[in-house]
Amino acid sequence: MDETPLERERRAKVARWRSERREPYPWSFPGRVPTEDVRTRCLALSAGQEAEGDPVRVAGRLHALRVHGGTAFADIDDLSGSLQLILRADVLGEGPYHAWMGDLDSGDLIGAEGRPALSRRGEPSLVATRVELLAKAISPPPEKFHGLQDVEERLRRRYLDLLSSAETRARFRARSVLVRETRSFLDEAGFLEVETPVLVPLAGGGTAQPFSTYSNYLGEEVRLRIALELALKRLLVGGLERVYELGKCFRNEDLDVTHSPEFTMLEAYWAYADYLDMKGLVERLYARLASRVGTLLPDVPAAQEAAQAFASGFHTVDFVEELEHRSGISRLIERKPSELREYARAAGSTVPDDSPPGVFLDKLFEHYVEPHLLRPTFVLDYPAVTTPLAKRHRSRPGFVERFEFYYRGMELGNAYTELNDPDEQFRRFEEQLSSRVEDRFAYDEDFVQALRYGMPPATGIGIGIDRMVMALTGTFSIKDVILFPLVRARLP
RNA sequence: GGGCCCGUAGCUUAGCCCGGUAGAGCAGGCGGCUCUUAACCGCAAGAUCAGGGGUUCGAAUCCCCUCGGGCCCGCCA
Repeated sequence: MDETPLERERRAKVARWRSERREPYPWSFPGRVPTEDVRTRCLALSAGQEAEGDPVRVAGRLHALRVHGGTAFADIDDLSGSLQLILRADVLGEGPYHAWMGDLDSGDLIGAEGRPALSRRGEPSLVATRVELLAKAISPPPEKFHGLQDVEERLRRRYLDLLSSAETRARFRARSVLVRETRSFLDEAGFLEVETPVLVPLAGGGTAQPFSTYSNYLGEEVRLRIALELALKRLLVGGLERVYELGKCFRNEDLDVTHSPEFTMLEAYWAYADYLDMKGLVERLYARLASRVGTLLPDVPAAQEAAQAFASGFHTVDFVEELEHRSGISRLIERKPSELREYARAAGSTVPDDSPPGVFLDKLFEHYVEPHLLRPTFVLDYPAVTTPLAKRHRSRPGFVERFEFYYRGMELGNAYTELNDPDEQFRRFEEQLSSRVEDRFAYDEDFVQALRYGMPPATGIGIGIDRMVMALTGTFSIKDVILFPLVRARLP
């Protein structure tokens, strides 16, 4: 690996330390507290005052060093935030102080021991009585003020993005907390978290293109799952009643601002309940997540906006009513497929002429309605032609019991009262198999067999976790909520 | 699949239209400075201008190709 002159300079410092029998990469730094603790203790102090009592130990990455002759101000970052260390020649000793000024570089991981103090200018600080190098940084960090601007570098080398951006750290921390809250919420609601296979002989539950690989043991091709649905419904047949899985699914499709080939899906299935029960569950889940994000990201306006929006509840619209209202097209349900096709063409869609009529309705909805679904909104009761796998509506002929929900024009999830009639399921699989446009549909014969044993009436939902995090953290690209998004390998 | 845009020092960038030996800030080196916080002041150093080819006396700049990336549209879901 090529070294820059800067890196050679830093490596020389490591060599010098070693020659002096000092360790540039020590083993631990016991007794350290988060810098947050120091900031908290500083609240009780007045400017220029130093706290009494035992010294405390903090550790973090050095990101700025301002040297004023015999006093230096060193800013360190840890996960809890940033803290200024005050290093003084008269406290550390002239010799050690000047040695540290020569040895320290931004990016180094250091530890310090000392007393909390407010600087004369009122900055929460730690007056260091002792400094330790915990790991020498050979490569310099990104520029301190602008940070890492290159989008490609941010994605390919996320560690640089994280170490130079407190905002990025806060966003991914928020993601972890939101996922944990989601799990707690479902656990408390009596759902059982399960793990089903990622490697499957047949990638069912949708018509996305799967990734393929090969099992040496089986001597067969296997695929990566595209959805969790069919495995989880089998568990309902098996009597697990309330189950969910939160895990990776894979679709061999394009990556754009709302799609990633590898993404995190939550699916939950709830026996003896229907889609309106699920609607209530979603609303409660999002209210809880909103209250968490409000305190997690106090400095992110879009996150605060999302927190408020979800806290005040969802708005509900009817699929057909809303589409007729927005498009100005009346009596949509009575229209012939050819008419729907013409309307879809007029809206700019280029889907094939022989697509099922539901496809045209979907295109019209995408074009006329989705951009307007800015507030958290449930879209309720879809025409049956748009949705092959939901149960028919109990009181509205030609419709199914289904809702999707949206925020800022982005689809966040999709729920049904699930189809559990095995013969009906078989017919719909057959239809999909015979449809020219869905030639990559995988027929899972054993799933129909499972339904023959009886699946309880149930509701189910799929929620894209990446999009959920985007919505709640006010992020506009899915790549900004995935730590290591898929990128092309760099040729040597 | 179609269109638009970007790639200059470790990082952030100016220069590109209108061709004439690449200019700065941060970081790093040396010197100064005991309350700064994008610290400051002085000195010196650092660049196959993404890669390849072409036009030209001369290319970071104009043209073509390749690589990597971003955005929009379409498709997919």
